[in-house]
Amino acid sequence: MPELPEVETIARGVDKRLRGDSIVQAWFTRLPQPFKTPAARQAKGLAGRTVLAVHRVGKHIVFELGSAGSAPDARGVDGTRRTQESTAVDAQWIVHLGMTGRLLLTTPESTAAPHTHARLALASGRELRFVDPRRFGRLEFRDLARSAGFGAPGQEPLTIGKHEFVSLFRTHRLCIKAALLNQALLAGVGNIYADESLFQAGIRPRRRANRLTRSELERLRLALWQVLSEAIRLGGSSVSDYVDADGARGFFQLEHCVYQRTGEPCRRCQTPIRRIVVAGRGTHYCPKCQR
DNA sequence: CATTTCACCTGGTGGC
DNA sequence: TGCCACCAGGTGAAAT
Repeated sequence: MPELPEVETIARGVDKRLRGDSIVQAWFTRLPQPFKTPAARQAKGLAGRTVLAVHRVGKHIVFELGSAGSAPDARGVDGTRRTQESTAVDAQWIVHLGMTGRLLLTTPESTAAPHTHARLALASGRELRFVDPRRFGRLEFRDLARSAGFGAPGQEPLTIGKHEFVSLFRTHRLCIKAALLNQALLAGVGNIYADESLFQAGIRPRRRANRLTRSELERLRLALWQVLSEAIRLGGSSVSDYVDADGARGFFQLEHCVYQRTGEPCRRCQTPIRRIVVAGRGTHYCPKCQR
């Protein structure tokens, strides 16, 4: 289940491998589910465009695209200098992996995995494929001449400041766990890292967001930063033929403290980890460490 | 308007 | 061994 650290890892991998390459042609399945933009429009928009950069916004992977002939910025590898590139960017391809989405980089000859919904033939001779069995993923194409660039509604948990973080939750009565999962508030936090950061901060998932003290919220902000940063660090391992997707490598070996450890002893105090349902999702916490 | 619930999907699991 | 109910969860629409 790709959340912020996984999507960050994948986006970095795609950027490293695809930057400067061009899309010769694109095919899409007829299924309506994975497409926010009609498949035909995506195929037409992608064809002939160059990949200038790829980066993460919330849980989305954003491909910055230029029209044929526009030279990619060959100087920076880190993608931080966006102003130079942005002049050439005239379209975006936005990929959301949902629960089971994967991006695979293969040769055109290799047989397509089941549930392959999109195939992008690249000028380099490779092929980028979008595979998603459960079809919770979403694909969108934006022509920047006609619509605004993609922006997540929520704030980035890795860069949000102390004061902003406090004011985010002050006005919300819902459970803090549900608030963390709300992408309109914070972009990128999913079930795993919500549970893990609440444990790290010593806060029970059912606490009302607007009842948390200033210092508790600051503990939570720092816990989120710690957990997400560490997960990104562990997910940084590279992969040979596919762009890291489902947690089989790196981050999945992250030592979870509570997530899916129901009944197992807390790593800190040995109390059995408890499982409840909050906002319709499995929620794990230590009844002693979290108050 | 804020909050909660549910449908969308398929593969894996555990019970019988 | 096979079958089936059930669970997993990100998101957005529908309900409360």
